[in-house]
Formats: sequence, structure tokens, C-alpha cells
Amino acid sequence: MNNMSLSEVVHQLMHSYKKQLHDGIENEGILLPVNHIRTLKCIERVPECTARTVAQRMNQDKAQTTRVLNDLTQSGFIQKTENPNDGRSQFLVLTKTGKQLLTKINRVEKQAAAQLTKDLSPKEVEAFVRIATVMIESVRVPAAS
Amino acid sequence: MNNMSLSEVVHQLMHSYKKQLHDGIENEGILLPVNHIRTLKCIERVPECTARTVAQRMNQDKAQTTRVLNDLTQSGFIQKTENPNDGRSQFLVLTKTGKQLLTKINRVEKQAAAQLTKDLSPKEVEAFVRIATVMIESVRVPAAS
DNA sequence: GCCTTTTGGTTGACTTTGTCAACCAATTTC
DNA sequence: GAAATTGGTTGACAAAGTCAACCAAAAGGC
Repeated sequence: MNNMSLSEVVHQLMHSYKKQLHDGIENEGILLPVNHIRTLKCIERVPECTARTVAQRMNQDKAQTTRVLNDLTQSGFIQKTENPNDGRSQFLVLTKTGKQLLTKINRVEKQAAAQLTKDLSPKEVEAFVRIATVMIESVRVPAAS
Repeated sequence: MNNMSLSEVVHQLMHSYKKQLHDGIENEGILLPVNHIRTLKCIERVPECTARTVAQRMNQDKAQTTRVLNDLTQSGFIQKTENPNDGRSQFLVLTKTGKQLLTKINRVEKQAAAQLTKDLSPKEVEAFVRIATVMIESVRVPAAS
């Protein structure tokens, strides 16, 4: 039996998943990197989403977040609108095009996840997500309040 | 509760783990990217290891594998020796320096893994690795025999 | 209220990881 | 023995990530 270490399975799972998702997305004629997709989904899910929100939720460097957001803005998938409470900040809003794209993305991601979990029970998948979340939380630096 | 999707936990776990490992390695005064470390560990574990073996075991593009191996060779951690059975191929051998480095790396990686799994039981960790392996296998393209 | 500190976001420059194509020599296949 | 395949290499590029420096807005402290 191929007995991979924890670190090795995390690497390979990441790679497998990204490839699966990427293949699915290409089949759908979408040319967006995986990270852009994660960002769109974050914006979809979080009310009054800002760049800071995305960076935090995605555990990502703010410089990187800004760049992805700029790409998505230029592609017409999102818009930045003024935050009335903070002049430095902008709310991120999905455009019509962005929403349409996300419909496709959500379908593709469901397929990718289904492919990955086809040999697993729902309980096992749930356990996996729960355990992974515990690991993530165990090393997360708490955001300043 | 923060209910992350499968894809999101995989991303964030990957990121958390790499950062943990990277921090530990930096503390040890080792300046090697995580991928180099994975490669060294692969060479340590597999008898008669070749570039092809590494690429396959790590689910990685052979061009990328070659580059990492060249870096490690130049840094004096491994050596390429002739494969008597195949003129195209070389066996990869850890040098003394490479072995010493791996001793440190194995310690750091153990610490990183311990940190990540500190709130989990051994059973949960084992379940995680098993479930992850099933997912990886579900999308792996079988290597030509 | 003014000065200092912190924060949200941006840009530059760079590293790391990953991918695809084209190539060459060695091996395998038929 | 010629054709196909394979192991490995190099070039060129994209994607993901990091660090530093910067600016304007907000918060904090006196």
C-alpha cells in the first residue's frame, strides 16, 4: 500500500482537485484561473464583501487579492462600489455577467467534487471537511478585531 | 459556523500546511522551497529512484521534476549516477549533506504535522489520510506500465 | 483638535509552482 | 531495422504567492 504522509496527501489532493476543476472549467469554455473562481465564490457568499474580507476569508495576501479583484473587474465579472462607511474601502458586487458565470462555475465545481468523492460516503466527506477545518483553525492567526 | 466547501478546505489546508512547514524550515536555517523538500523525501524513500519515479510519485510534470532535481544537485544534496539498465536514465542518490538536511527536515515536518493535528485524535488523522487517498486515486490517470 | 498609529488597498519586484511544446538519445515494438 | 515510445532536458510562459514600500482614511490618545 502506498502510505503517503499527511503533507504528501495534502499536496496531491490539492493538485488533483485543481486539475479536475480546471479541466471542467475548460470544458465549459471558461478561461479563468482557479483562484479567480474562489474569489468570485467568496464575493457571492459574503454580504458587503470588501477586498479585506476576501483576503481574510481566503487566507491570502492582500496584494494578491487586489490583483485578482482587478482582473475580475476588468473582465466585467464584478464591480467596485463605494463603501459609505469607509472612504478607503469598496464593496465588491457581482455583475450580471458575473452571476451567469458563477452559475456555470457552481455546476462545474459540483461535478469536480462529485468525481473526487464518488468512492466515498457523505459521512466520510463530512468527516474530511470537519477534520480539515480543525487543522486549518489550529494554525490560523486570529484576525485583529 | 464557517461552513467551507470541499474545495475551499483543500486550498486553505494546503496553504496552512505549506506556511507551517516553511516557517519551521526557516527557523532551522534551511532555505529550500517546499517542493524541493518533497523531492528529497521521495528520493529518501524510494530505492533506485529516478526522475521518472519522482514525477510519478509526486504527480508532477517531468519538466518541473527535472528543474527541482537540478537545483538539488547543484546545491550538493543529491547526485545523479548512471542507471546501468537504461542509458537514458540516472539514479538519484542522497549525498552526506543531503542526508543531514533530511534529518532536520523530518524533524521540522513532524513538528508541523503535530501542530496541525494537535486538536485531533490519531484515528481522525488516519481517517483523513485514508479519505484523501481515496479522492486522489479516484482521479489519478494510471501510469503506463 | 491635532498628532501618531493603524488600517485598507495599491503597485513593484520577485520567488515558487505548474504547464505545454519541442527536442534528443535510448529503448521498445513490430 | 525502421517506427514508435520513453526518459529526461530546455525554453517559454502562466498562476499563485510573498515582501516591501507607499498613500489616504480611520482610529486612538492626550
